[in-house]
Amino acid sequence: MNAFEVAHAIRADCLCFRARRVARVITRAYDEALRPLGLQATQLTLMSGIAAAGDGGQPMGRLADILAIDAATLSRNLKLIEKAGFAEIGRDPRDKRVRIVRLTGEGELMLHQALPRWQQAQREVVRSLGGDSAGAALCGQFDDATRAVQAAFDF
Amino acid sequence: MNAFEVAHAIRADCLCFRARRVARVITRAYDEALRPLGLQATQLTLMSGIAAAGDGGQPMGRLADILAIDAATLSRNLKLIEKAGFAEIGRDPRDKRVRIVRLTGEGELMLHQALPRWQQAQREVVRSLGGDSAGAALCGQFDDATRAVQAAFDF
DNA sequence: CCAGAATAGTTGCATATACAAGTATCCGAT
DNA sequence: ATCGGATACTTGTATATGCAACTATTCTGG
Repeated sequence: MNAFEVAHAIRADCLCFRARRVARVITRAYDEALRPLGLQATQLTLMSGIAAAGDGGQPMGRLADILAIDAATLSRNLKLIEKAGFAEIGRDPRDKRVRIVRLTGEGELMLHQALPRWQQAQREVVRSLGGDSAGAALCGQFDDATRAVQAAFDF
Repeated sequence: MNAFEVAHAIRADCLCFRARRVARVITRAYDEALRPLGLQATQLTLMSGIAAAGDGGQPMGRLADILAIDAATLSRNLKLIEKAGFAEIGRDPRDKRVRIVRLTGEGELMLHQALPRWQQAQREVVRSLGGDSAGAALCGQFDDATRAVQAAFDF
């Protein structure tokens, strides 16, 4: 088996390559829609994750679990959101190790402003996939794959 | 609609969030298997893309198209592979703008050494997804989605 | 032929990502 | 009560990613 054949064996089936590639392409679509706001798709995801916790605020660890993201990465990404004025990072008085993240008023405003842009990107991507049912199906497949791989690898 | 509701509206359906998350999780599985070689999954993807061109070498632009990756990103990622001694970046004598990338002997050796590690990760991921047919299906869905979004957004 | 447009890469800058190692805090067994 | 391990996050370091602006080269219309 020469290098050419090895390369084709890998490229033909590699899920990692494809998962990353589709993430790049999809991300570009959302980033483009959000660009006028100076917000990246990743940051909107992060802010949604924070706001989804409601008034109690979101503990960092829980956010890391939901996003399946490394705590170190999250720590840094959060700092950017904080520096932009969209979130504040406090402490849990019950457990001083835990950081509780909340959106600021400015952050909530930005979230509202981002909604129609996000909807636009989402709509266009879903349409390109063939419509709502195809979009929902892909959504579910992403979720299923995430869960399956997480379970198998103890992530 | 308050921030909490906006956040849930976005999180409930966002394909960008899910595409990135599944890419993170899957990438970890492959990175872990490749770690003993000091190679990352992204780098193996890159090297496979180079070797897949055969003896003629791969023009950078074509590699960027295949990987759906920004030319600037590719330029830098390639330099790391080159610095590691796994590839050389030459010029196309027919068009001096074009860079032609080839694996070195060392690069081909590394590709061979990586194959069983990649197979192991691929096998475990596919198994976690429910077997070969589920793996192939997900592969196809990643490809279809990549093509669809690329076509819709002129990437 | 030649000037301007198009193409291929590179560089500057910024964010996203992760592992390893470090710090602070908490919890549990003795 | 305390000491040792577990937990939650941060910091150091390195790669991955992309946009904007730049350089070098090629192509194209006149």
